[in-house]
Amino acid sequence: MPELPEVEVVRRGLVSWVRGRTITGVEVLDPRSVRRHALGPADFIGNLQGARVLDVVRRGKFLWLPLADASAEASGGASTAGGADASGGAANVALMAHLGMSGQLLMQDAEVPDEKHLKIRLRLSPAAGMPEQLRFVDQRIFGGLFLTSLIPTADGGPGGLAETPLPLIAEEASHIARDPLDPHFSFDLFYRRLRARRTGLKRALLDQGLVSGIGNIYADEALWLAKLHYARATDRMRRADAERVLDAARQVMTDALAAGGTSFDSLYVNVNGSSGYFERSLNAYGREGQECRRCAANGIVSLIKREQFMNRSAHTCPVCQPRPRNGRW
DNA sequence: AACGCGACCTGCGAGC
DNA sequence: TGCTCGCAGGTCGCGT
Repeated sequence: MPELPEVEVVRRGLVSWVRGRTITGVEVLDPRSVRRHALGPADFIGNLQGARVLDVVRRGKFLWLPLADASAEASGGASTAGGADASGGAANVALMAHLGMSGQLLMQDAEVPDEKHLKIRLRLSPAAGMPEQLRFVDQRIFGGLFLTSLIPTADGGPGGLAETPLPLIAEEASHIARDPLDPHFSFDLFYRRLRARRTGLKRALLDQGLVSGIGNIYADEALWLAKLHYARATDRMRRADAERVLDAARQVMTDALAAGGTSFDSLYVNVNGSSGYFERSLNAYGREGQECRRCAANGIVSLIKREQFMNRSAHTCPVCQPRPRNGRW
């Protein structure tokens, strides 16, 4: 399932294929994949036709393509609904993508048969040696595409990771905090806001408004690496502990990114949910009943425990991530 | 206001 | 064999 590293792999792959190209055709094969576009599939299609892709930007697990209205540029800046502004092609609208649980963005040649779960097809202006189509494939339909405005960021910094960062952010991603791999991520701000919460540490890590990009897998992995229990009280967290778990999150995501980045040269924008990283490097997630590797290295036998948590699961080592007593440490 | 849970989805594996 | 059920999880919206 795509978390931050997988989405970043997609961003890097996608940018070389789509930047500067114009969207010449749009097919919505399943309207549920554009349900977050409030004005419906017809509006989605109409506003995307003729738009030129300026960049591919990511914050947390949100990915968006700032667009210029190619027809407006050609006709000297005439604005159309939802299109470019009067300055002629400057981006104020973006195509937003969220991969949800199972979404994929694939570059495909026209003759490649439709994928079983193909939901949306974008045709792009011809470019030498590049596939014609950008396809959104999604089995479980938690993800989707929609159009959103670009607005100024709250802190004046760039909206997200991009080739040419803009001080604008997709409106639908503006409630999302910066992610730990963002050069403008502020630990001080994170720590202050963490302490202001009265909740458990894992809940906080999964809250995209506090820090983005961390999902259930990386939360468990980061907590294991930092030797912290998921129920640790956030309002009493010591700075050093908060730093340790943030560093751990950065570490596991950087490792996963390195592992997932090996297939950039593939025609596909790789969003294979289980990048090789998962099979090899997980220490907690999905390892219920197996030995904690860190404890084993110290000659201690301790089995990873899985508990119900937030309608999902939390994996911990009962020895090196002991549960706090009364939330106090 | 902040927190927390259910709904949204489909495929798969376990159990009967 | 074929059915049902539970589980997986990111995000939004609503109830508390």
